[in-house]
Amino acid sequence: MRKYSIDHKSPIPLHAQAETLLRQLIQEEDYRNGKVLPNEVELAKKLAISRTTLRQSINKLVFEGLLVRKKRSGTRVAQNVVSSKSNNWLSFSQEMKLRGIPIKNFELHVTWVTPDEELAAFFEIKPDRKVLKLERVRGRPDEPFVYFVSYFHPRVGLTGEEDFKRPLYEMLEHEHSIIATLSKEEISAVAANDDIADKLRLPAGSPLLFRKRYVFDPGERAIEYNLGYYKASSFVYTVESTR
Amino acid sequence: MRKYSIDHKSPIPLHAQAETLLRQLIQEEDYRNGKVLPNEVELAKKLAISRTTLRQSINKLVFEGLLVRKKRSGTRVAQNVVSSKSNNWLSFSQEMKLRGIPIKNFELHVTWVTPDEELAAFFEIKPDRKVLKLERVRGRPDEPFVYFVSYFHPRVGLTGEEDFKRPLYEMLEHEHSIIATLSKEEISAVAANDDIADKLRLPAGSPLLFRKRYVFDPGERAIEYNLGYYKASSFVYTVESTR
DNA sequence: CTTATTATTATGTACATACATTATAACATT
DNA sequence: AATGTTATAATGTATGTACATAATAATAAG
Repeated sequence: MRKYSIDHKSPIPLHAQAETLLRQLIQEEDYRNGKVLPNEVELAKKLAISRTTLRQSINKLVFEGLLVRKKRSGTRVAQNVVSSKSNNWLSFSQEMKLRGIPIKNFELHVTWVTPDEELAAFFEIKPDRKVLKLERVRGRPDEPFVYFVSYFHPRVGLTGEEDFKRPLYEMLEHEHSIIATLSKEEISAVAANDDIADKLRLPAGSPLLFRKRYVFDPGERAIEYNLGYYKASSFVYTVESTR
Repeated sequence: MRKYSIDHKSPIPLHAQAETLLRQLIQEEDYRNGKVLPNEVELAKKLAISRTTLRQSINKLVFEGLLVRKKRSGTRVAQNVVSSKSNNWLSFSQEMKLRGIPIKNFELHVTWVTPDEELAAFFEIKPDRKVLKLERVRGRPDEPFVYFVSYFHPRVGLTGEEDFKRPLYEMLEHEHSIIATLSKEEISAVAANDDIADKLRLPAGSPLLFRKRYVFDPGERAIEYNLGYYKASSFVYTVESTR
């Protein structure tokens, strides 16, 4: 039985099926390490679709920078780790999906806490007003690679009973009509303390990329304050700027 | 006489010609204001290329977000052309000045080196062509906090005799007519190795913010490849992004 | 006059096919 | 052992064709 296959009866276009299939395929250890993909003619035959259709899907991934083609030698996975582009505002879930990496939630805690001074000031609320705190350890199925702590403004209207396994911004948009459009971020490096090292399964003292995000709605009103600790080896933040 | 046309004898692929042609076409007032482009079948006929080939070019522009397709109504220029690029284009010197912190150069080495494969590829030069390497350890008067390694494209025309204590981009602009306008950056965290730890007066293994910059001129030609290792405690990278 | 129905017209999907180009490997030559 | 030549195996380019789908326009029905 073949691992990946395409359903010719499905209403989903073949090239779209091939696309998601490729996204999964390139998660495999071998390909990730530079093994060339099956050549187009062969692969098309195996999937029982035409080469043109297959190329349509490959092209898309090439455009996205996930695959690199080379004449004669073949097509392989581009050699870069998960990155975040500041231009196209993607959430963690979206980004992982784009790369065909399944997300695993290793930990998820929801609590109501009293904000510290800084947070109360950012949210412009009284210090005794409780806010929702969401802690998550997420990553690919085999390893956690980020520890998030989020605080939400009471205005958002979260109860704490929501399903936080779903994409967060999707939920905010649909169920709470909250649209996040502006984010101010600060990025620095820190050493993992015992607690975080444990969560991310790292030796204490390992370097982490630390990202603080202040998220706003279109009226520049504060929505979320987010702290992210990324395992350095599997995360790169990319920025493109012009002047 | 037709305004735009395609040369079937040119060595440039038809779809590439069609692409540049489209890019010109959509500069026209009418299209920019929302007029639909000629439909694919017609346009293909006019340009004397197949619809498939034409679609190849259109697809590229659609992917770049320049064109928007709509069934039945046709294809037109996307209306949201305002790009939301981050504006943090500041050089180290400018940034320090802005904060009123005097700069001290702790180390400064200039050498000519043979580029490694990656660098030669980025600069698009032969691997035996030597490039100028500039290493600097800089910081505030009392403590170093960044270790830079820069490589410059030979095209820039640096001799190695210049005064590298001056603001670099100012010098490039005035003395070499090189204007850096685009920079692509990758930010991650690493642990300090012995060498760098020593330069920055830190214990080995301390977390550092590691910033790779690819700097380009207005023609998107590579100018500089820069590696920066920042002492985590004294450097934060900020980004603002909208969607 | 409003609401279905149908036709039209654009893009969307998919295939089979042919030949060009180019990086590499295999081989032959000096 | 270095250099030149040829084969080959992958992607790259390009065409022609067919039918599907969806939004709109035109028309018919109530």
